Amino acid sequence: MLHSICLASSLHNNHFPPPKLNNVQTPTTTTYSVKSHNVGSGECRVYADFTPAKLYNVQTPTSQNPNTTLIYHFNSPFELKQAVAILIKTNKPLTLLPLPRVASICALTPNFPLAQQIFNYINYPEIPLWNTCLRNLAEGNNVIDAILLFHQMCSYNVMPDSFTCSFVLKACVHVLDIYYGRIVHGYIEKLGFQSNLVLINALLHLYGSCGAMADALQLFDKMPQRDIVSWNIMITLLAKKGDVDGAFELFSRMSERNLRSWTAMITGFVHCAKAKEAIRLFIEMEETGLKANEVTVVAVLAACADLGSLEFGRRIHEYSNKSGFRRNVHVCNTLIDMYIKCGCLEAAKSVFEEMKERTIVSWSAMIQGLAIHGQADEALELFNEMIKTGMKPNEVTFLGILHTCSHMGLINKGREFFASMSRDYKMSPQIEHYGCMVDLLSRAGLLEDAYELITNMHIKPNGVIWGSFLGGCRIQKNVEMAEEAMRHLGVLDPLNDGYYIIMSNIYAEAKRWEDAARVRKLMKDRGVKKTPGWSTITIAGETHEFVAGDDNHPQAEEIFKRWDKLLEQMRLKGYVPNTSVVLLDMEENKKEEYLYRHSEKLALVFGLMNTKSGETIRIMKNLRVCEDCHAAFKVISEIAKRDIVVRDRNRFHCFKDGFCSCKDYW
DNA sequence: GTAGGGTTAG
Repeated sequence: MLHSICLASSLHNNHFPPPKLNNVQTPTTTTYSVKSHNVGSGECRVYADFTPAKLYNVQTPTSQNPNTTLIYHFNSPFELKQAVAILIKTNKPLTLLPLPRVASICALTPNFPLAQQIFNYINYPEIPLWNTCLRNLAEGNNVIDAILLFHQMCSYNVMPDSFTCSFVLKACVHVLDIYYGRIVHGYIEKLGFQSNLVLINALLHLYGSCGAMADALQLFDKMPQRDIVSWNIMITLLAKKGDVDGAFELFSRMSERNLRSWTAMITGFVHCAKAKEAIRLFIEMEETGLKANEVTVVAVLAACADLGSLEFGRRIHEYSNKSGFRRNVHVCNTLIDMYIKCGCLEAAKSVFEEMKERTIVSWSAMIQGLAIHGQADEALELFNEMIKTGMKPNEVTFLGILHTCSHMGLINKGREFFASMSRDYKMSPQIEHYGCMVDLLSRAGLLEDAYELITNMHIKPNGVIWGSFLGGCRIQKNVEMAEEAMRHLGVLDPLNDGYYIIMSNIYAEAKRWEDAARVRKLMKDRGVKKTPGWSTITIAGETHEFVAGDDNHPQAEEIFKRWDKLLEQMRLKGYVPNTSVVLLDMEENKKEEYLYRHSEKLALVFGLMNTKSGETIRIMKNLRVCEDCHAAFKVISEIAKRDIVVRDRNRFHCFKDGFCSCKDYW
């Protein structure tokens, strides 16, 4: 696509050397159309308040000094246009313009054809001039123009130098253009720059980023010498591709590492969902005496967020403040995310409040955070506040706001935001936005509407869409609609255990045991294994993991005893076990026992036994919390006078005085 | 006159 644009745009004007100015007809009106058979066209209009005297000061050519110079410093493409127009009007050559200045201004203009045209008046630009222009284009928002300019250079047979190659490669990385990257690679070989590590490293970066990992690896392998940057690039590329083992192997083989090497590897672990390894590596890095910078801090905080490890996150926060990173936007945004994912909404809020400058990421993270903590009103308020500051929402912001609506069952608001996205902000909804809407509608009981939305989507629905719909069917106890969803899921995501479990659950709740068993058999036949549920609780820096029915824990017996005592008190408060969540067909009392050994209950009792009275208990779970545990936790929060914060796969539940922050809608 | 690598919200 890009190549055809480049070629098409460059065809209209590729004469080199460019024509001399005196070939150009100069009209006498105030609008100067620069038009000739070989120059291309453009319009230079002189505005009334710009007089030649104001704009430039041209020394009169004398016999001692035959070359005139323009000493006016224009600062924008607009002013450059004025200068050009005046030069044309006064019949002076455009070569009077200070060339480096023209190059950088040209690079700023979004109207590149005109820039090119001005550029073309300059006879035989020296290579640094091309390069400066390329650099400015590559660094600004005109990356495609940089590549276009390079294309033009090639068509003029201007020989690039190593700087040219470097700038073009940078532009290529920006737009993931491997085509021109390979052309530059050709020049690098032809011009003998193979030992220029800056260039070869840039090529590694480009190939890897464009998904040509084989090329990157081949190039890396045959490099006669590599520097630390080469290794760091390869580590980043491999980890981004998901090959965290390959990345770590390279990291281990490095004879010398700098802070960026460590940061790249820590980030790589986080990217590959290995947060524990990331933190371990960070500690190892600290032991070598290296001091983390902002980027490292961001990586480690992301790991804390994944693990929900508040203690370590707080420690990093302190370190970050001590190191003077308080005002770094990336750090603050990641802190917000970390505190949210560790269940400390208040701490997230205070980081947000203290920020002097906020980006769309800060706002979106905070809105999403309020949503998953069930604070819909505040999330919507924050959205409005954001709009008032003039910040424009993006796709992620809308995802957060739609999440808010779906978590709280705000049907009309959700519909309004969904419509507003495309109507007011000209954003076309992504599959994730549809996912939120399907979730919102189906959970609110509007299965027909959800179904209609799915069938009218402009994108092909994926497993997540039908999965949301299936989830809604379970809440609505609609077996037929669920079966329809399963028909799609059987094709779209046949190996995902969650869907079989939900379907089996739906049958079980309808007491259709044979059907439930049939689904479980189907699951088995297809080799799909149920993800075991686990819950963790961290006490004094140590994380304890529980799985359902766990009797291997050293304190198992005590936990069971304590539970039995607690159960008596719970029954007095009206707790009745909800055995319908057990999808197996077994005797009622067996079901109860099964229910009482859910991992989050074990973790909670363990927490009650091992923390001081009044202390908040924080539990993390890999699946969604079940209805019975939810009811039980409400009662326990009242009996034990404890705040209990549970992070499940989708959101937080904060139990306090017999109530949950989700208001029982989740 | 001009070059390189690691970062945030879903």
